[in-house]
Parts: sequence; structure tokens; C-alpha cells
Amino acid sequence: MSGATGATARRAPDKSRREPAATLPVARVAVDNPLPHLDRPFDYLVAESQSADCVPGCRVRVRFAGKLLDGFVLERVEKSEHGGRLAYLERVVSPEVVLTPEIARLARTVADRWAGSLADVLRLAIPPRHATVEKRPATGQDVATKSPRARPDKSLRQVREMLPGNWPRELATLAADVVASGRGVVAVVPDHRDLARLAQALADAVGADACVALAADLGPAERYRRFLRISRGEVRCVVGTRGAVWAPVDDLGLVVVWDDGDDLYAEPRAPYCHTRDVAVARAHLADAGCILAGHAVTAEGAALVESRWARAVAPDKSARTRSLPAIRAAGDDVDLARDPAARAARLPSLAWQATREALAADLPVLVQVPRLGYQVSLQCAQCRAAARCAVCAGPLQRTTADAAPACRWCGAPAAGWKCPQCSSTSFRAVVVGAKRTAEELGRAFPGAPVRSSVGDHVLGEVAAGRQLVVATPGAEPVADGGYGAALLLDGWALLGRDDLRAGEEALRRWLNAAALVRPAAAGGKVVVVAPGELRPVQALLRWRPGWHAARELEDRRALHLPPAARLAAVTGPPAAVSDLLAHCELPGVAEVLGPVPSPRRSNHEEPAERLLIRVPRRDAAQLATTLHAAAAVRSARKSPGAVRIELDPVVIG
DNA sequence: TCAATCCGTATC
DNA sequence: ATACGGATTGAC
Repeated sequence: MSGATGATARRAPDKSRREPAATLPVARVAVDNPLPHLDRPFDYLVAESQSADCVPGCRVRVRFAGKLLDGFVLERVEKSEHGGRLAYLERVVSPEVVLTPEIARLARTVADRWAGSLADVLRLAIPPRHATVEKRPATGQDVATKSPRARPDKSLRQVREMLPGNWPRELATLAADVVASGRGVVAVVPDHRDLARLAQALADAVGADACVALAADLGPAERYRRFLRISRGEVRCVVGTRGAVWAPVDDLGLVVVWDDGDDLYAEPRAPYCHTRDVAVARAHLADAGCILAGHAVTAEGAALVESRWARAVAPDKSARTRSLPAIRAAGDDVDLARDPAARAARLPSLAWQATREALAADLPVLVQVPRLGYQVSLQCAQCRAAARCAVCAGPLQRTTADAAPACRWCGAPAAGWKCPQCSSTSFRAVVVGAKRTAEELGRAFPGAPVRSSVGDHVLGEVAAGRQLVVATPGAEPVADGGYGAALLLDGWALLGRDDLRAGEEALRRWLNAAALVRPAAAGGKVVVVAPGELRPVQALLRWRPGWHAARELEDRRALHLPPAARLAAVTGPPAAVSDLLAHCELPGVAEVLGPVPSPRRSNHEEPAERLLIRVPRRDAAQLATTLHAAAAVRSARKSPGAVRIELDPVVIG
């Protein structure tokens, strides 16, 4: 087939006439094969005619187990350790170096850390080839003009608390210093709006020609075009969403992660690695700087500080005084505003006053409301009391429109439910969503325009001037000149979510919204509707995200949860889960929790079970290794049932 | 004793 | 998936 025509040198030559390359005739290849028991390099012979193109990091096609597969050349060597006969590379796809030694090493480290296969990680790290794009020659600008410089001080490892203000500019300034020293920068952000802001700030600070922005939705041609600009050394500074953490920037000097608590950083594809942890591993291996910056601080950030890998950087008193808005708490249900329309909107008087004052000063007001999907709860149809589980008093919910109501906490079905107050037996669904909040606020503050930024209508920015802006967490627009006030109405999210990260997550959302408000000296006010004695509320009132993260880390340690411990979640058909566990050699201290039924279904709608295994951090590597080895035994035996292995999952579900 | 067949294992 | 080696079987 292919080689017979022999059109170009890259094609396999006539098979009868090919001979091994004169120098380094063996290529060690990472074959694109996801099976865990085949997760190692395989050696192939390089034909003399392929030798010039077959450079480390290039793409090749190889015959593997009878099939033609893609692969990457890891290195060229003199001879193979393999005892048997070597096959020739089927062909060298192109001499373009797409897997640099730095990324190859990082990918192996990440695969090991998350009990995954190298091939899975390489699929995250390297975009698919686009031949037309590749043919276009390098633009040639700025390639390899750098000269070796002194390495910047690697204490540039920071967990950095940011005050309200212009965070993109602050990060761009830090990046510009590194670029000026001749080294490269990779910065990651959770979503497109943050990307747009940081990309603009970086273009301003280091020049548009020196930067490239990466996002998952670019389309294959543009994605590969930008990837090549980076791998060819044409740009020194990369900013992007999740996947950009893998950008092969030459001579990496700094990795920046903005708002590392955002759950968009959890990779949904195997091996389910977290962008923050990939960034930390990358900085560590490349001996580069690392900055985890945000208005919030995660427990993982606190752990890096505690271990002295990173240094905590917090603003000083005068910067706080200059930047922070005045922040107050209003407990839910107490002291509702006297104004009847405000009462209808369930606004505490503190919130109502702050809103009135800001609008009177012709300033916009941000109203943060619960995200759609969280607020579907059930009430008694007659007396409107919240419907609670008869077994555990948890909230009742319907997971789909026609499902029977059940408890969100313990799963007990709510069949035969009777309202303890009025004995009614029927429910009503309450949806206190952004839309209704917007309508009610419009009535409470007649004359102020109401805009909303939710779901698929997210606003990037709003103009200065009198208006109410209703937004769900993460969708808050930036206001020109800052908001006069912010009302944080999703305080119940703290109480309503059983998730162990609920406190950290609520605080993160509040800080991010509050960071869009003008300083107190310019009249900025924040009112959070939540009990003031709760720890996350305290952390918001005093703006002490680092303090909160350190307490959170203490709690996780007491509960044996990540990042203080390492936790594996194993999900799949019951027989497969128990089979995998049987093949694990767990450290003696490992705790095995479960299995319990998992809400996640396996591919074929079989019921799935979930098992948790946790070990102290010192045994983390052994846990990952044995899980991967057990998966390898199962795949070698073609054991039935797909098992999903996640390490330190963000949500346990 | 040797070929045909089966099964488990490796896949370069 | 497919190829291969070793074990097993059955005919001479």
C-alpha cells in the first residue's frame, strides 16, 4: 500500500530495499494506544530514507499489533533493548517537532500522578495535526534570538492574594518581567471572559506579536496554527484556558494560574488531571516560577505554602485600605426591608439601603444570584414550607421533571410524604432563579434598568451608570469604573450544598463578585446575605482568603481529605470495581470506603458503583502506581467492564 | 512422531 | 485486532 508509490522521502520506501539508518537506527516511540498494559515506549527501525525527518518529537505512523497507529518519536538511539525483531516505522508523518522533551517529561509525570496512560495525556497536550497549516513556512520572526540569561530567582513561586482592582494588568506586569529576561510565560485562566481580559493586558505589556491566546473552541486549523507558532519559538508568551498549560513555550520561565479554585480547571477527560496541579508539576520540572493568583486561595494553594514550595503573597494594610469595599453581612430572613416591594424580593434592609444609595449616586449595582440548576427545590404546595426528607431532614428534589421526589442527601424516596405543618401531601417546585430575581428587583427599584448576565447570555462588561445587573456566579460582568454595590444573594448555597468544598466555593464566588466593586472610599459596598458567624462569611468580611484556606486545609487534614491526603475514586460496574481492587497492592494505611451506588452510569446503562481509597500523602505515588498496575492487569486479560480512576476528584460523586 | 488445533499472551 | 509460542490432541 502506501510505500509502494514512494512519492516522497517521508513515505516508507520499497519494503524490499529499505535498510536501517546509518546513525541511530532505532526510534523509541510513544504509540497512541490507551491500553494501560501497553503504556511504555516501543522501538522501531528507522529506514535510511526516513532518517533525516525522524527527529525526536515528530509524529510517525507505526504498525502496532496489526494496526496502523499514530505515535511520537521520543528519542533516537543506537540499539534497542528489545529482544525480538523490530519493525520499520511505517512512515514519518512530518519532521515538525510537536512533542518537546520538556512536555514529554511532564506528560509522563502527569500520567503517573493520575494513574493514567501517556497516550491519554498526550492527547490533551498536543492538538491534532492540520497538514495545510503545517506547510505554511514559519514566519521567521524572533526565532531563537534569545541569548542565555541568568535564571530569575525561583522564589518566584507564589500563592498570591489579589485585591479588587485590575488583576489582568498586575499579572501582565509580572509576565512582562519574565519575557524581558528572555524566558517564556504560560498563563491559564478558567474561561473566555478572563481570557479576553488577560490576553489584552498581556498584549499591552509585552506586545501583541509576542503573545498568543489558546482556547479549546478555536477550530482545528487555527488551533494548530497557534500551537505551531509556540512550538516554533515565534512567541514567548501564551495565555489560554485549561489546555494551554501544555503549551510548548521555549525556555519556560513562569507559569501563572488565575483563580485556581474554578472548577473549569478539572479536566473532564482521562486521566482527569487538574490544571493547577499540572502547572505546579510543570514549574517544578522545568525549574520555572509559578504563581497561583486569585481573589480566593484554595486549600491546595495553602498546602503549597505550608510545605514551603511556594510563598504566600498578601497585600499590605495600605493597599487593603485603598482597594477594599465596605463589606457587611445580613443574615437571611432577619431584618427584611420595610419597603413592601423589597420585602417581596426578600431583600434585607441592609441590601436595600446599599442598592438605593448606589443607584442614587448613579452607580451600577451587581446582584449575584444562585446559578440555575441549584435552586430547584420542593415546597409544600399548600403552606410553602420547605419539603424535607423524613429520614434525614435533607432537602427534597426532583432530578428530572418526571422523576419521583427523593432526598438529595441520603437518596431516600419521598413517597408518602406529608407536610409536618399542614399535612398536605403535594409539592410545588420552587425556582428562585435569576429571572425572577430580576423581575422582583425591577419592581423594588422602579426606574433602574435591569440587565442580566446568566447562562448563555453572559455580558463581558457593562457601562457606568445607574442600573441593576443580575448575574450568576462566574458570569458577573465587569463594570466600567466599578460597581457602587454588590448584593450576594446566594448565601444559602453554603447551607444547601452537602459538598465538602461548599464553604471554599461560596467564598470564592463572593470574593470574585466583591472584587468588581469600587473601594469603600469611593462609596463601594458589599452586602452578603448569609449568617455572619460562618467562617467563609467571616473571611469575606475581613477579606482574608489566605486565612480561610489555611483553616480549610486544617479541616481537610482532620477529615483525611485532599490536599492533606490523596484520594482515589474508582467507578464502574460492581464486578469490575471489586476486581480492580483485588489487583491493587495498597499501602497498609490505606482506607477503603464503599463501594456505594454511584449516580454516574457506565456506558451501557449498567448500574455503577463507586469506591474511595485514601492514603496519606507520602503514599500517594504508591497508590497511583498500584491503581495503574491493576488496570494494566485487567486490560491485559481483557476483563469486562470499564473502570474510571480519578485521583483527588474535585467533587466526589 | 508429527501435524492440526487450541489457548493464552504480547503487541517493537 | 492479529500473530505467535507452547501445550494438547489425535492420527499414523
